[in-house]
Amino acid sequence: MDKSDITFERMRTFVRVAERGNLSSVAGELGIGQSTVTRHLQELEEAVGVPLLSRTTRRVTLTDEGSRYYANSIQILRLVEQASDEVRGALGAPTGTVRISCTAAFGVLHTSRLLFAFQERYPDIGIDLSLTDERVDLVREGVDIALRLGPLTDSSLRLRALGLSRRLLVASPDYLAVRGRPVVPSDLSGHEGIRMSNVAGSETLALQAAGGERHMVPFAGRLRVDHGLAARAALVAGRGIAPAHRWLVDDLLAAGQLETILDDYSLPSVALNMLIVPERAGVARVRLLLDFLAEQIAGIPGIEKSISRR
Amino acid sequence: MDKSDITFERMRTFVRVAERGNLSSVAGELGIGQSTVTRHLQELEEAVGVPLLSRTTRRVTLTDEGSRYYANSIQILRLVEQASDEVRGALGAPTGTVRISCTAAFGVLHTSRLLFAFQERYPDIGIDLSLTDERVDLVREGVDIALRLGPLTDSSLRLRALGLSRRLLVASPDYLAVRGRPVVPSDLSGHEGIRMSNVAGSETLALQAAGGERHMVPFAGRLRVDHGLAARAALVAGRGIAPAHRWLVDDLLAAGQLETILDDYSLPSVALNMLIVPERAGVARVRLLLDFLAEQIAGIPGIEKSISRR
DNA sequence: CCGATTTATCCATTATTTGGCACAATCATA
DNA sequence: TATGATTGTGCCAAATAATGGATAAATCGG
Repeated sequence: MDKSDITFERMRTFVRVAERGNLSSVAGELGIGQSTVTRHLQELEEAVGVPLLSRTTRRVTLTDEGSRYYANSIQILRLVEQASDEVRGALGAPTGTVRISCTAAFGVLHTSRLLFAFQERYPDIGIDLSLTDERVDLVREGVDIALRLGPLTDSSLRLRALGLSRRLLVASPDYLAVRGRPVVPSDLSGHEGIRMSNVAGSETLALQAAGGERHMVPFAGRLRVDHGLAARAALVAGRGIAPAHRWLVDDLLAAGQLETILDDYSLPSVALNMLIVPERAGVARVRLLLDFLAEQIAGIPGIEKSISRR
Repeated sequence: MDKSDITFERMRTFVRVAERGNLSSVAGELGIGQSTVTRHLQELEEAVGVPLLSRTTRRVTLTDEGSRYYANSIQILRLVEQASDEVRGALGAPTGTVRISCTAAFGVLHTSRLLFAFQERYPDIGIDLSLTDERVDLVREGVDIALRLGPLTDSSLRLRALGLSRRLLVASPDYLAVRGRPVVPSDLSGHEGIRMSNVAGSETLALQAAGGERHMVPFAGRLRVDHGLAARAALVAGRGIAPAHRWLVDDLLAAGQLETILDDYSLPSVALNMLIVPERAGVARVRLLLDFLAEQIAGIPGIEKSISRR
């Protein structure tokens, strides 16, 4: 291979340097000489034809071109790994890294904890967790598994139903003390609703009585947030009433910081699903985590078995 | 780098071998020894952990895993190239390969010819032409430029309007001799229409009289094809009447093999657009071809300037 | 303005890669 | 069926490239 040619190895060191902003520490990390790191970068830059890093003795930063090249390099290196994964399938030992995307609030409250437990059991499997409520293109982002609440629009992805997430109307005791406790659905109209801006149709609540009658009640309020944990904080702070997933507030209910209201009525549950890129479903470590999560999540309070056709 | 590590070079030789099905010719092509090719393949297979090629002395074929790995390798190598392109921008000399996707019939009749002329002028620029009427994901397929007719659904792509493609009602003289020549739109109802199965709304023709009145006439027939050239062949064979892009039949009209009918009425024109992946628009060779095509296509009979806001 | 820290350069050493050649396997043809 | 041409593989000495420690140069904070 030519002295100035693009190589995975050079690319890899470039990526590490870009991430750490420091050559010598990368040398240590990769177990190579520090002069080698310098040369790798020089050779890569020569091959690309553009300076990628602006280096001073104190700091190494990406140039504009460098940061674009970095983004592409990341993707390329991931693809290289995934290409091997795909043909290796379940043959290989369960090592490597699983990338998982999860809705933010659920991830903070539950998935992260489960992942720690998973790593306890399988220390050799790396985990790369990305918490966001945005719909991501799994393939493009290199994500193996995604946990999503609600209806799914994605096609071409394998799906595993984890169950239905029970929702409850909750508020803090202080709030209820001040504003009164609703006893019939229509009482809600005078109350302060905390709504989610990224959930469609949050202006109306569909309450179902124990008998079966449906009550559609308007749901208004001055606070609207786009993050479940913000809603949680608002609830604790007594800012209003919210329809909350039970997993979001279960600990607060147990601790008495929140109370459920209108217990005789129920809110529609929301499906909790796991999305898997079909090509990645065969990889040993992915399957392992898949099964682990499915099993563990079923045990979270408020997640009910759905009538699923598996 | 470890002896058994995945390398661009090994990957590249693997790809070439997979494509040619032969080690020694690849050795010649890449200017390396045959034994080197053998070793590269062995090392790659060892690194991946799966046999990729089944080799006999007479033939080298991809295993199942190999062909999947091949597809990924192609993509990776393309991304590596594109990563450099992106940061190099227009700085680099116009070399390399441009990938272009084009609707099938237009590609056969016009684009290919234009591309030959382009290569005449820029011999160092390689061209990779893919003819299909399916909508392709430009980014995923690594396509730089796409030529498409009709309305566009794609977002996030830069667009360059090339003009409006004039359409005409045509049929062969024999057909018209046997079945009669329509003189008013309603005459079409008794005729045999050749329709395109991949064009929506091909069951109705919207004819506009010179005066301005619109005539919606049903358009039926026993033959439906999914390829413009098949329609063209059917027209020549006297199988019926079709609304054809002028560029599809211009030569046949000039040669007298087809005739236009209902000349006092016009069919809605269809927009002809060039789609460009924004990240690729800065690359020297892509811009060169972009401008060349835009200029040349404007000269094709039946392509009229649209009222474009550029 | 100095000192500590970090990157670049140089060069002898080490490791790896290379390709020619002989050999083995395969297929076409007589 | 025998034979020859073609093709992939294994082996080895030679060539090539990669490596890292020591040194020099540069930078920034105080």
